[in-house]
Amino acid sequence: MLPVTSPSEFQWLQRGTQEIFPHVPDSHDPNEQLIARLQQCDRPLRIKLGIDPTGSDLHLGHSIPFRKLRAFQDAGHTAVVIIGDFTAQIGDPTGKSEVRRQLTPEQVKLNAQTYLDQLRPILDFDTPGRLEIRYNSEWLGQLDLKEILELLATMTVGQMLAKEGFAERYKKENPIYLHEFMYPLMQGYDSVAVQADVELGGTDQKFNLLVGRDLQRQFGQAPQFCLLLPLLLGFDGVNKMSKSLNNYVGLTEDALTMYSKLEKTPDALLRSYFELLTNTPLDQLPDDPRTAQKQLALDVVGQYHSPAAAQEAQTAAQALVQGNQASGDAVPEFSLATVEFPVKVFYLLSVTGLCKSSGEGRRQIQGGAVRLEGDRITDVNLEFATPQDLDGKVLQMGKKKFIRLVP
RNA sequence: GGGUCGAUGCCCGAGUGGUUAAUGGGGGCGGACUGUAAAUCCGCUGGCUACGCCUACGUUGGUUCAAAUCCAACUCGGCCCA
Repeated sequence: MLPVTSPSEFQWLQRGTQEIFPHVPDSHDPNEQLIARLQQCDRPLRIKLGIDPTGSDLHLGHSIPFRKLRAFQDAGHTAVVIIGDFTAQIGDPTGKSEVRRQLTPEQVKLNAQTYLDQLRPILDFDTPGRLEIRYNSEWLGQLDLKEILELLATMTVGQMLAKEGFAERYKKENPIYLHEFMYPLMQGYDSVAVQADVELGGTDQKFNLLVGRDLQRQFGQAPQFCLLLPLLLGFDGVNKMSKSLNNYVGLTEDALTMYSKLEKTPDALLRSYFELLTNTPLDQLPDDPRTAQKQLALDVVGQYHSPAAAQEAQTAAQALVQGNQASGDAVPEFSLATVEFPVKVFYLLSVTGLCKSSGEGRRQIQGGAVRLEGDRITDVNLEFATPQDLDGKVLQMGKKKFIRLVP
């Protein structure tokens, strides 16, 4: 037997990890203990992480398992990223209270590519042997009805209904379609197809990852380890980060947007954000929450842009907040060339995109949110006769939105 | 296949013939306060360059001076029976 490495060597594995199973802490059997397996393996392990190309934008919540995947890569293992191009057409029912719409193959393909681009800052794409990208249509598209029935025969309706999402929907008398039952089975079959040693996933994926183990056993393979990662809370501090709740930080957002969102991280979330989104040692976090917020924002923005860009974003954010809009090369410009004069201010708010509609513009003026060159506008029907009256002036909506009017 | 109930604004959810974009909550946006936050308080929350005009309560027709509210068919869904 190989000499036992000190557990501290596996801190990268434990950091931000919610649960690993199977996990028999006292065991030295590498099939029951991931650390034992990692110590004793004589080849790079195959670490599976699947992603459904259902939307085109990833956010920091998605980055959590990928960061863990990167840690495995750095430890010398092989990341197997599975693009669920086939499963995306079904839609993962996990955590959904309703059916997802099905995507066309074209949409799926497009989404897959943008996903990979967004993952570039996180994963090691360059070191040979560290990354494998597979599309699950490769094997799922080949299954015939007989094989599908065999897969279906491994699970009971009771087992499926025990799954959180289904149980809820069933209880609420919401529709559950039969094809949705295929989803966990297909994801599990992915593990068989790529011969995964370990699969990563969010805690909401527990059921699906377990199915992988069952199916691997069914197909005569050693069942994979499953490593569950916590779901990142969004910056509202209550719900998990998600696009639909609009509490997310997108991976492709520009440095300034990203920075301004992150520097507002609720105090209660700071520690977990540091743990999950950075490599900062947790015993070295600043005591002052405001300092910590800034450090966090700087670190994360630096990862997805560059440290220099992060620094710039910090300066810009500071200027913006101090109402120092005059310092603005950062202030976007809007040309009045296409606007017909005389023009009312609420209409202007709408065409510049500062407000969603002219009605909203009107309401925002009444609410005291609109300023021109720093002076609050109070007259809803205020209008300007000629472009010269507005030339070069800065129109402001709320605290954060500015636009400079140019000819 | 039969029976039965349901479909309301971003979401949930009142309203069941008659001023009025339609109670309330959530969310969102804005204002005050502040640490750029949280908590709290206040305002707004269909569209239109607007003292007015449109479009809205699953779809399409109908009854009526008048309908989200009544009727019919249709679409989608829940439950029960087969």
